[in-house]
Amino acid sequence: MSWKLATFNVNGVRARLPIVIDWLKQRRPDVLCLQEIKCQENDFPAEQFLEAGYVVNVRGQKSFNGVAVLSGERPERVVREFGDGLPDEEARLIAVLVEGVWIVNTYVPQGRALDDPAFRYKLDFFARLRRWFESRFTPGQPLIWTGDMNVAPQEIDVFDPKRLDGEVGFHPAERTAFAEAAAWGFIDLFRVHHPGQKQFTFWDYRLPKSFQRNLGWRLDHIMATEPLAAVSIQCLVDTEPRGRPKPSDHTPVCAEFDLEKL
DNA sequence: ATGGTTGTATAACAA
Repeated sequence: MSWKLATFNVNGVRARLPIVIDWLKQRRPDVLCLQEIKCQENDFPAEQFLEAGYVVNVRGQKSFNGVAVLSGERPERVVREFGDGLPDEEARLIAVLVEGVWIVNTYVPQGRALDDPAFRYKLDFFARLRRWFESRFTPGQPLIWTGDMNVAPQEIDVFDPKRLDGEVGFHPAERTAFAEAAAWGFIDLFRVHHPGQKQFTFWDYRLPKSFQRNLGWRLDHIMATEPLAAVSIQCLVDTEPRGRPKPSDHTPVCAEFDLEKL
């Protein structure tokens, strides 16, 4: 029996509730990581997910950001803060231990613009994450780092690498920052299973017909340590929800594992 | 050209 994990930036969980619930019931992942829920914990529509058979853990804030993990099994542990002594005001991190696997779900800052303090905050967020991994985990344990990383790692991961070179989301500094965090011990599961495939997870609302024209970016990632990558069966992007009415600007990424071989 | 749309809010801000 395979074990399935998915990540989905929903861009407002209340606005996206019909799509997310419908998708969950069809795909039945064991774990679904959400980003940009855009609500406080008390406003999270937990009941519908409970009815669908999922346990809900949320780190929310008013209006912006916010992450959640839905899981078929109740997590043995839940972590909602870095706990590194630095300010942790934005709801961008939640981690759970489920069925022996640590799952770290992040909504990495978008960065806004190169000359905006948010861009430096984004770079620092990756460095902080790397230190956090170093202090709490080892690359030899089964660990997943997933979510909206807001970085397209390679040229193949954006629709026009020449035009977008240096833009936020594809700037060399943030590609390096992401790569250095991942170099702690993570493998990009989609790229392992689909080398050379141009496949996006985000299509900007502001570009006319961006999804239909496939003018997208691969910003959402499932990163796994070596033991988990070794038992991964598949990793794919499900573009179906992006084509629905009133979609998120992102679409889910899914991975499948044979945990019995761990 | 520095545009465009969407969600949370209920005027702007963030993405």
